[in-house]
Order: sequence, then structure tokens, then C-alpha cells
Amino acid sequence: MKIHVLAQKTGLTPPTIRYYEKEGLLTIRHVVRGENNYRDYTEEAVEHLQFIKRVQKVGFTLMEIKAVMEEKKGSKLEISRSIELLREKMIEMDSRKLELEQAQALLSRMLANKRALLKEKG
Amino acid sequence: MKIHVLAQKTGLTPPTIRYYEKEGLLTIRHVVRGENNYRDYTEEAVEHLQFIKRVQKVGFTLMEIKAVMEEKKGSKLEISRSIELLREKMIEMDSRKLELEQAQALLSRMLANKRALLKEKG
DNA sequence: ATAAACTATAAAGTATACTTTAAGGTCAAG
DNA sequence: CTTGACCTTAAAGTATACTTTATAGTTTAT
Repeated sequence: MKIHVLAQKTGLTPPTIRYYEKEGLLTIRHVVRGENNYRDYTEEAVEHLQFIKRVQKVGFTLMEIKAVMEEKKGSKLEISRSIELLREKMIEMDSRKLELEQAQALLSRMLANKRALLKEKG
Repeated sequence: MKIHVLAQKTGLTPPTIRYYEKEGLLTIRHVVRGENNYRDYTEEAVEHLQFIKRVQKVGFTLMEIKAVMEEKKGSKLEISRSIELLREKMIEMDSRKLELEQAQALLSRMLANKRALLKEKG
């Protein structure tokens, strides 16, 4: 499929998709070039970009995503490294959940204060 | 207290603290100037910077923090705006927790795959 | 066949949140 | 009374993740 189709399917823009490719987040499994030099994307690209969006939202940088990505082809050492990275990230995500809950408690108190303030004034 | 003391207490650096001030995140309640033009921080500044760190970690931008900050002095309209912002943020944080959990499930599967791969090879 | 809509590249620009640099003033210790 | 550790400012630099711009080739529709 062409870039704008992939863009529609993933909710990204063509420049963003090209940027990701430039940064090494898309491989031969995701894009090839046609005769006209246009990019031709596989179905795997759709899933892959959705994966990127999802983990990026929870705090992975593009470089971390790239590091974790190197899957099938990796040597034992590379796999071990990405397991290590994944484990660290899981722990990081646990603390992030905790931080979120603590911050929510904090904001909830602020919200109550502000509502009280508004009642006072209004 | 002087800037490096505040820095130690909060785990920030003096340039970062000055930067926050420049961006309007510190007020008269947090800093005043001494005769020598040195900044003199109140205890409230410690708490405030800790607050900033905490909510920033969960996705607030500095400008959002600034918007929520305007507390005591706010007009009814300003209070209403910051209540609205806080409510949006609470909802956003709920989805973020969900995203975290979904991403963890995803990573957990990836981790299992990689471990299996390692076992195969090793 | 020509205009609109798409594709390509490289390079510059943007936003956020800092950090670093440069150049200088102030203060405490020996 | 000077040395070293602090303080000040303004401005430039950095990292991340894009977006925008400029320039040009290709495809699709009428």
C-alpha cells in the first residue's frame, strides 16, 4: 500500500512515517520500493506502527523502540539486551502507574479545594 | 535558603530552578531577592518544586502546571478554567493508566517470546 | 495532454525542557 | 586580600520528535 493509505490506517502523517523510516524503525519487512521509487508498505507495517504508537504513548523513546524491535534476527547477546531493556521498562511502567495514582490523589485534592473556593466566591 | 540548598532538597539543578522561575512557575511566595540580588527561597518553594516534579512525571507540561497553579489569587473565571483543566487531566490520567496496562500486557508477551527464542538458541 | 493529486528528497524550522557557556559580581576562609 | 566557591544574566546549544518548506518527479482524472 502507498504511504497515504498507511497514514490513514495508522493515524500518522506521511512525513511522520518517512521520519520513522529514516530513524530506522521500519525495515524491509515493512517497506519496499516500487519501480517509481514510491514506498510500498506491507500489512505488517500497519501493526508495527500501531505498536510504536502504543508503546511510545507510555514513555518509550523511538530509540528504545528500535532497540526492542530487533527481534527475529538478533544474536543471543542482542536478545539478552532487549530482554533486559524490556524488564527495566516493565518496572518503569509499574512505577509510572503508581506515580499516576499518587498524582491523581494530589489533583483530586486540588480539585476539591478549587471547587470549595468557587462555592465561597460564587 | 539559597539556590544550591533548594537544589539539593529537590534534586533539581540551580539552572533548572532558574529556568522554572523564568517560565513563571515560581512566584513571590517561593522566591525573593536579597540585598546582593541573590535569590532567597522559602520552604514553600521546596514543596512547590516537588509538586512540579510529581505532576510533570505524569505528563503535565510546564505551561499546564502554571495554568493549574494560579490558585489563591484567581478570579472565578480563572478558577473555573483550572478546574476544567484538572478534570481533563484526571480523565487523561485514567486513559494513561489503561494504556500502561495494555502496553505492559504487550511487552509481557514480547518478553515471553524473546525468552523462548533465547532458550531455543542457547 | 494537462492539471490535480500524489510521490520523492534534503534541509530548515518548531516546541518542550533543559544544559552549557561566557562574562561578570559576591562572599567566606586562610 | 586574594582564592575558590558561590551567585548573577543573557544567549547559545542539545535532545527528541516531529513539521514545514522547497524543489522536483509520477500518476490519475478529465
